[in-house]
Amino acid sequence: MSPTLKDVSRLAGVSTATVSRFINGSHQLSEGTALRVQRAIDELGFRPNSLGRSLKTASSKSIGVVIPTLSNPVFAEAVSGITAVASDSDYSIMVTATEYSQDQELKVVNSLLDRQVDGLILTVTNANNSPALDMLEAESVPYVLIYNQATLNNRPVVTIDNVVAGREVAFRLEELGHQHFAMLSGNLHSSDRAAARYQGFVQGLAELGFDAPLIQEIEFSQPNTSAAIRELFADPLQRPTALFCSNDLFAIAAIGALRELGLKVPEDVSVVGFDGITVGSLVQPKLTTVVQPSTEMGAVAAKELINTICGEAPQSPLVLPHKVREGESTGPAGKHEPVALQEPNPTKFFPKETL
Amino acid sequence: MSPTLKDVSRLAGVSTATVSRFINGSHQLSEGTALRVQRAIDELGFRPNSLGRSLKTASSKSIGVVIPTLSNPVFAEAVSGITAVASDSDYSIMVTATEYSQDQELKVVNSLLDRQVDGLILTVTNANNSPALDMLEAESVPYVLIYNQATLNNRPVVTIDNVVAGREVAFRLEELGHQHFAMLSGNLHSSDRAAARYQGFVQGLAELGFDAPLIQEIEFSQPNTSAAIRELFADPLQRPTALFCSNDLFAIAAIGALRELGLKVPEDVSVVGFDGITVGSLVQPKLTTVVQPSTEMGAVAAKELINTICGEAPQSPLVLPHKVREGESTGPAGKHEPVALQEPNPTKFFPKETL
DNA sequence: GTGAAAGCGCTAACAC
DNA sequence: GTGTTAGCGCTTTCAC
Repeated sequence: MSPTLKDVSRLAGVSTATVSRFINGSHQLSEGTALRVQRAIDELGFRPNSLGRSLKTASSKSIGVVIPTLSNPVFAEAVSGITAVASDSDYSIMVTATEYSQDQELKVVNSLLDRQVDGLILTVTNANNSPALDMLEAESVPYVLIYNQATLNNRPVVTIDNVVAGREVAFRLEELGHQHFAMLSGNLHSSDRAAARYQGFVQGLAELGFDAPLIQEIEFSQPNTSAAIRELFADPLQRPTALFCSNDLFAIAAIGALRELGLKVPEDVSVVGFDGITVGSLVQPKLTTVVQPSTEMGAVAAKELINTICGEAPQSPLVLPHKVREGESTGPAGKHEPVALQEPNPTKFFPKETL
Repeated sequence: MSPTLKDVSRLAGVSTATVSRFINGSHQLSEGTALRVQRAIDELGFRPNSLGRSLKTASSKSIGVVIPTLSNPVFAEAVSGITAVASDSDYSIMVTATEYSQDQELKVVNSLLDRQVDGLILTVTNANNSPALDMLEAESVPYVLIYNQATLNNRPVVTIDNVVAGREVAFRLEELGHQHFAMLSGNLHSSDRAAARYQGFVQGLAELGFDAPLIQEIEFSQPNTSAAIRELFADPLQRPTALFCSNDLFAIAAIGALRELGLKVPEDVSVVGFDGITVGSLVQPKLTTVVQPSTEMGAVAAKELINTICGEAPQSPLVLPHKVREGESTGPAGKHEPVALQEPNPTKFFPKETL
């Protein structure tokens, strides 16, 4: 077995307390003692076992991270931000993905709690109605939400204002000359963010005198973007010229699906995404999108959480600023008329195998 | 404080040993006892503290994951695969990113070891020359590499054959009619995978009777893709028609950079990526790429590692099959002549601020 | 089938 | 400045 603190103390000819003090730098040691301890540590290749320490101090110096998925870079980015801050303060991170399942949320939070994490950073399905969060409150475990649109319960959260952002998208699209709007969104029940973005979009359009947009919801876990796009653009009499997608991944997929339908972006349809993931500015056409400060969000949340763990009062809720990044997926301003599809036969868009 | 096993035992009127047995299902308990224990647990809302258990059993049931970055979806995918398998076996995951720095590797491995992970899954800069891996060997900590091209030392690894894949790319491009090749790669010293892909590419081209391709290396941490592309396509007399990129992210960025130069993909230049990340098939043009089975790689590595932890002999090295996915970034076969740039004045491509 | 007791590796009073 | 000691929450012999 690997050497223990006791082994070191024996070799150095001091007590275990002294070795512990040396490791933690908690007390001043005489020069000679320090030297002998250091030598013993080096000789044995001693590595303090943090389990013992954690058991004693009742602090694992680790934080749990719960996100919907690692497959969406937006969450990976936040994790990067968390990691950066956490490791500066000597915290480790345990990451788990729920794949947008609420059952999973409860399960992984339980597992994390069993492992004695000192706190949690999470994005849940719905911050206003979450058994997992209720449990955390009940056990008074410190936590901070990110991305979530937490309107009730005064939950600690670091996020942007999704409603305002959605509204801005509406205004921007109208400004560009659009009059026919649609939304492609992840399942509204699976994401309070998506729901808030939709709400803001509807609200903005209403303020501008427009009806609620067409909307198609797709499953986060296995999104059938093509089918949803075909639905949205099926009716030749009510064909949108502006499409707002609830995240960038959907937007990128949507652009591809539109092209398959013979619709050009941005000439025939303007597409706006949400999140501001890096690839969005790499693809052609460059995606117009609402940029969330994901890394910062993660970093701020981590700071908040660590402060809370250390007994300081949390500052949340914290609303960070978002930005609209203009890409090429929304063209220049101008009059936008619904265009005819190249192949006007609707059956074309509903091949048998997808009906 | 949260209730302990002792609290439960007191309330149930049994010994701590009995409660422990109940929790672990290690012994048969009389029906009455079991019931009383269960009731006590429920009443107190008892949650076993895994720290105590780990200390006693010398097994933390957690595994450390070390990857270059979470910003490249290819690694995020592998983590998903790891997570899936690990959580099935009740293991937790501690993820850390090194951002392609070897110093970081040693640091995070140390930190993970302090935290008593039972084993590690990692992608290191260079599997053949890695202080971090040497340390793991020295302390006989179980580990499995993923993605790495481990040729020496018989390291346990689950990966694909990057050399063969690179060679295949050469053959495929030649088949499509290309005669002028270039490679855009992450720093070869920062990635044994990239180095192996380049090696295979060179080898394949050699077999076909071609010289080694032009190559530009870019930094993983802050890649200046545009500058690299400008370099590669600067010489009008030796302009490549086929570009192999060491990963998909670079390939996607390269396509954008080429377009900025006035070069069309695939009409003027065929681009091949590597990794098979999901967005690659979403972007326009669809990326032709070498698909790695990332999720599977992670899953297999996790299985391997857990087996090793449990004392079984590891099966590695394991070479998984890769696939070439044909996209639109390589056009149809045909004769490919180096094309003139739309703006033939070379100074155009070297604006002052980047010189 | 159940209990008593030792101890995993560490820290933190408390003594001196 | 250093040692002694109790104990964090759990598992596991060894008894009975």
